[in-house]
Amino acid sequence: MPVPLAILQSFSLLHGLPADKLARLSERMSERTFARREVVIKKGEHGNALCFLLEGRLQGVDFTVDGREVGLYFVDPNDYFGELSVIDGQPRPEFVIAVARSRVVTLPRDEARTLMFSTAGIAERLTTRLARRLRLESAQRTLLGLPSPAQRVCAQLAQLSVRLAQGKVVIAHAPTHQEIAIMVNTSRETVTRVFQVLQARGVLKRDGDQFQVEDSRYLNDVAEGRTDPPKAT
Amino acid sequence: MPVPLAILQSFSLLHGLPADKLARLSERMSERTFARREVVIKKGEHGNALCFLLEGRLQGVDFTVDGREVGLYFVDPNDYFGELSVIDGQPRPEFVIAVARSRVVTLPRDEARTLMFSTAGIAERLTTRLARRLRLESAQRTLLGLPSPAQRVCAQLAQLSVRLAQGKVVIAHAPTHQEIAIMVNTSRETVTRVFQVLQARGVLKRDGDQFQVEDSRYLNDVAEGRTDPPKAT
DNA sequence: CCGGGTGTGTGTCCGCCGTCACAATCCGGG
DNA sequence: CCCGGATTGTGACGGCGGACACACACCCGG
Repeated sequence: MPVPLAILQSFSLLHGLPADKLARLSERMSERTFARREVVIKKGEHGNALCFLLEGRLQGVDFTVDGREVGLYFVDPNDYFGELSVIDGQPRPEFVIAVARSRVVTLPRDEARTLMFSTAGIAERLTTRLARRLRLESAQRTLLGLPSPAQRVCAQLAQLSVRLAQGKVVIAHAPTHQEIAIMVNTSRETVTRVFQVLQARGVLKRDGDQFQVEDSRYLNDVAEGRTDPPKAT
Repeated sequence: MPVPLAILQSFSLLHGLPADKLARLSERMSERTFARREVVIKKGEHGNALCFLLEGRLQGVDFTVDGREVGLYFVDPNDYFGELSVIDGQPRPEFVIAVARSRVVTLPRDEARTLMFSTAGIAERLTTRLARRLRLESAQRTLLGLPSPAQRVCAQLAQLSVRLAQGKVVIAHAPTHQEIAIMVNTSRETVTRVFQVLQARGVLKRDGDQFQVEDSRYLNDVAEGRTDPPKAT
C-alpha cells in the first residue's frame, strides 16, 4: 500500500516538504496501474481522492447527452489531477481515461485537504496551478473558434508538440486520430485526411509511438492563419 | 477614490472580514463606470488588478488569429474577475468587455495578493471559486461538442436562464444574437434563425431588456437531444 | 423629431465536412 | 505465431450552415 518516498519526490507539488510529512503521505497513498482505455476517474462519483500520474498518459473526457465523446485535456507524467472534487467536495466533473498504460498514485481526500490547506506554501502552489489550468482551457476554447477543422488539428498538434534538447520537435505517446478528433470537435475521418496531407508534405512523420514534427513552423502558420489550411491536392 | 463600505459588504469574497481590513481595502479601491462595448480588461496587459462587478454585465472574449471573436464566459454582478493575473503574475489571458453599462471596482495587485494569501479563509474561498470556474468552462466545452448549432443555442439559453421566485424563468440583460453566437461557435444569422423558431413556438418571448422563457422544458429537451433540433417548418 | 448606428430578419448559394460503408494495417496478447 | 479488435485509409454523397447581401426595426442622443 505505501508508496516509496523516491516516487513522492518526483511530484512537484510536494517539493520541499519536510521528511516527516512525506513519510506520512507515503503511508496513506496507494499505487495502481491502468491499462489503455481503462477508466481512472468516473464522472459523477464521490471518490474524491487526489491523484498523481507517474507514467503513461490520461485524457479528461466528457460525453454530450447524445453520446458524442468530447476531449477536454491531457494529463502527462508528474502532474496531478482530480483536485476539483478534493477542493469543493462536488462529484467528479468528467471522466479521466488512460490513453496509454499508466501508473497512478492516489491520496485520500481528507489527507489531501490537510495537505492543501494546512501546509505552508502548498495552497499558493495549488491556486497557481488552477490558474494555469484555466488559462489552458480558455486557450483550448479559443482554438475551437478556428473555422476550419484542418486549422484546429494543426493548432492542436502544435500545442501537443515538445521541443527536445537536440532541437527535434516531437509528440510523445502519439495520440490516435480519434483522440485528437474529440479534442478539436471534428470527425475521426477528417483528422485522418489532414494527417495524410501533413505526412505527404513531410511536416509530420510517424516514428514508433511518437510523431516527429519536421516542420513546426508550418503547423504554427496554419494554426494562425498565415498559411491556408492544407487540403488534398 | 475610496469606495463606500456598504458596497464592499455586497461582495461575497469579503464576507466576514473584520471592519479594519474592510476599511483599508475601501481606501485602496476605486470605482469606474464602463459604457457598453468598452474594454474593461485588455488581453496581454500587466495591469493585474483584481476587479469586482457592481452592476451590469461583462463578457470574457478572445479572438482567433484570423480575427474571429470567441466568447468565453459572462460575469454577473457581485462576482469578481481578473484573478488569474493576480495569482500568477502573467499577462491578462483574455479581453473582458462590458456588454451593458457596468460599474466596476478595482483593487491593486499587491493589496489583492495579501488579501488572498494572508487572510484566514480567503484562500480556500478563492480555490473553491477557481474550481467552480473550471467546472463551468468544461461544461461549456462539452456544450460545444453538440453537433447542431440549434442544440448549442438552446443549451446556452438554458444555461443562462434563471428561475425567479414566482416560478418564472427569465434571462436578464438579454444578450444580443451576436454575443450568443460567439459563445456557441456559430454565426449570428444562425442564432437569429433559431430565435425565430423558438419565438414562433412560444418557447421564448422578448420583454424589454430580458427574455421570458415560457417553456424551459423544451430548451432542455433540445439541448439534451430528447427533442429534435428545431428547424423552420 | 430626425438620423445614424446597432441589432435583427431573411433569401440564396456553395462548399465543406459529417456520415456511412468498407478495405487495409497494425499490434498486442494468448 | 496467429488471431481479433483497434486503428488508419479512402471513396461517395447529401445536407446544413457559413458567407454575403440587403431590408427593416429599434433606440438613443442631439
